[in-house]
Amino acid sequence: MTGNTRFAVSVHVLAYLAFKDGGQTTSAEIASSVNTNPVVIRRLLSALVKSRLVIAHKGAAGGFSLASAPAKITLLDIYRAVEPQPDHGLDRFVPNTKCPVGSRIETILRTAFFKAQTGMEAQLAATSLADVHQQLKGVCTAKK
Amino acid sequence: MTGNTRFAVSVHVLAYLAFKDGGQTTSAEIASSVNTNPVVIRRLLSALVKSRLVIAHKGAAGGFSLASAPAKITLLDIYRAVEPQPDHGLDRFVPNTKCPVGSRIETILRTAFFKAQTGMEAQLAATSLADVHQQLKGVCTAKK
DNA sequence: CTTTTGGGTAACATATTTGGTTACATTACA
DNA sequence: TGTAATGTAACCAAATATGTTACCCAAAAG
Repeated sequence: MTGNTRFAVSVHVLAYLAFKDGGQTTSAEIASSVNTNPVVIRRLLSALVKSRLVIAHKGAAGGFSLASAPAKITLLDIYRAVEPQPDHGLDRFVPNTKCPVGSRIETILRTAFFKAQTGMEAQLAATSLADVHQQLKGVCTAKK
Repeated sequence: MTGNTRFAVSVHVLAYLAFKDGGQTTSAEIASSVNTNPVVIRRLLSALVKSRLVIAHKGAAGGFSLASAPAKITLLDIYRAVEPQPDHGLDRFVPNTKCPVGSRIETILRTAFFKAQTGMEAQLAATSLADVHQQLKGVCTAKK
C-alpha cells in the first residue's frame, strides 16, 4: 500500500453526488457506497465544503449536493481540497549544512519536486467530474 | 509533513557520490552529510544497488560508488529504485459493488491515477544526476 | 591467518499517520 | 418539540517511517 485513501474516496464521493444529479444525499448513503463509516465521509466532505465543491444542508432532510456542474470540477480541484501539499519529507529533511552537498541539496530538491508535482497536477486537471460521470454511465460517445 | 524522506535522501546520497566523482565513499561519511544513521543510508543504498545505480564494495577499504555516469541516472531511476509503486490507497479501497458507482469507480480511478503518475514521472525523468551535480557546483553555463 | 574496517540485515523502539468508531452538540424541518 | 441530519472532538488500533543496536560476513592490511 502507498499513500492514503482520501483522494480516491473523495472522487468516489463526488462521483456519487454527480450520479445523483443535483439531489441531496446523506453521508450515510454515501458511506454505504464507499463501504465505510459516515463520519469518515463527513470528514472528507467537510474539506470539500470548505473548498466550495460541495454544499452541505444541515438539519433533518439535510444532506450534501454538488456546488457546481460536474464539468466545472476537475480531479485537481478534488486533490487540492483533500490532500495536503506534498513535500516529499522535505520538512524533516535536515542535512548537514557544513557539507557542500548538504548545504545546497535542499533547494535543488525543492525545484525537482515542484516540477514533478506540476506534471502530476496537469494530468489531474485534464479530467473533470463530468468525464468520470460519463464513464460511470458507461456511455461511449463515438469519438474518444 | 507528507510522504517519506526516502526519495529526498536517496537523491542526496547519489548527489554526494557524484560529487565524490567516482571515488568510494562509506555509509558513515554519507550519513554525516545527511545527518542520519549509517544504517539508514545502507538500507537505502541496498535498494539502489539492487537497481544497479550504485556499486557496493565490501570489506575493509570498502564503500559505495556510482554504477554509471551521472548523466545516465535520472531522478526517475532513483524514484523507482526506492519508492514502491504508488496506488493512492486503491488496494485498501473496497467500495460496495452492489452500488452502480461503487462497482465501477475503481477502474476509473486506476486510469486517472496512472495518468497522474505518468505526468509526474515524465518530469522526474527530465532531470539527471548530472544536472543535479551541475547545480551543486554552482556552475551556470550561459544557456540554461 | 589474524585483525580491522565496512557492508548486509534482522530486531526492536518510537513517533506519526490513517481510518474507524463512539459520543455529543447543533441545526433545521415537519 | 421531536426527529434526522451535519460538525467535530476524542479515542483506538493498525500501519509506516525512522532511528538504533547488534551481529554476521567479506575483503584488505599486516
